Amino acid sequence: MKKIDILKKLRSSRLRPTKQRVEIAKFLFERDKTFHFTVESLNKLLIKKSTSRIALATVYNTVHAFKAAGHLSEVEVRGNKTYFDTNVSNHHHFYDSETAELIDIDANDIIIQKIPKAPNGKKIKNVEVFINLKN
Amino acid sequence: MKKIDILKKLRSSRLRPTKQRVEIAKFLFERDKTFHFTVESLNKLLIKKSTSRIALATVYNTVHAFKAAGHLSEVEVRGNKTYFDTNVSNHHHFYDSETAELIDIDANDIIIQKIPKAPNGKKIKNVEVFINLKN
DNA sequence: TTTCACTTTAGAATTATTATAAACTAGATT
DNA sequence: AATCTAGTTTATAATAATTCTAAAGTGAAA
Ligand SMILES: [Mn+2]
Ligand SMILES: [Mn+2]
Ligand SMILES: [Zn+2]
Ligand SMILES: [Zn+2]
Repeated sequence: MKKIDILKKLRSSRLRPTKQRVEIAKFLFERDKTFHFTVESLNKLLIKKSTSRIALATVYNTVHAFKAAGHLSEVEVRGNKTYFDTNVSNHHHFYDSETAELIDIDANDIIIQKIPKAPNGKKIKNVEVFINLKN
Repeated sequence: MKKIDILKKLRSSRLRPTKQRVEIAKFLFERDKTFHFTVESLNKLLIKKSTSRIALATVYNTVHAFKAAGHLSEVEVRGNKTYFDTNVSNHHHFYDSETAELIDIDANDIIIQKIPKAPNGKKIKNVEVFINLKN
């Protein structure tokens, strides 16, 4: 991914490509593999990586803006912190509680044979499978 | 369920049956259906139900003690609060985000046909399926 | 009964997140 | 290019959930 794509991505979401957003977007999206993170962990990595300091509030703002624009998804993980995911497609996760690490599972790698029907007038929006690992 | 069962349950878990624990245990476990709750929601219900006031810290302490003893499980739900569950068997959930309500799905009502193998030297501890509902 | 480890409690502390409001800036308008 | 302004960043305060602290209370063993 190149800078022009980042700018397109921001502009197409009606997000002004500010210095901070471009830096965070490059950090998040210019990579090949899925990246799972909390705002805290992202903030630490940004401090290490970059010279200019981005306010923590800006990291929160930006991550939420990217999520609202559909560039990030949220993953439920045990614990008090909110996890985000650069993989916004429908997929599942392994979770290694030893390392607190999430690992993607492609949607096609899990096939559910039997599933109960949704209750009274409700429909199924999506199905998330979360596989806890042990040693 | 009767009071004697509650006392047994507490004693067998090496938890002294204090007034507060017995009251909370009766409230949680003397019911037919699964009960899903947060500490905040439980606390509110306890205040309504009972005359004696139990300190919020005690509700936290007690819920954690019950969880450690295996009498409660924790459920991951989107949001910042921790959800607990009186159903400690292996099972799954529907989640209705409109009402913020969890609905149990029996483990036998979901059959997974294909599942990826666990990564490098890890094993699968358990599989949680979370089905989000919409209208 | 006496004793004491366990428990409860009010309040302080901590952690994650959101709100506030003043200073700044991308990009449109002149 | 200079001006303008809505959107953005930032430091800081506020809020919300949870945990910690340490003093007072209590179940139950002896
Ligand atoms: Mn969580
Ligand atoms: Mn949660
Ligand atoms: Zn993922
Ligand atoms: Zn349940």
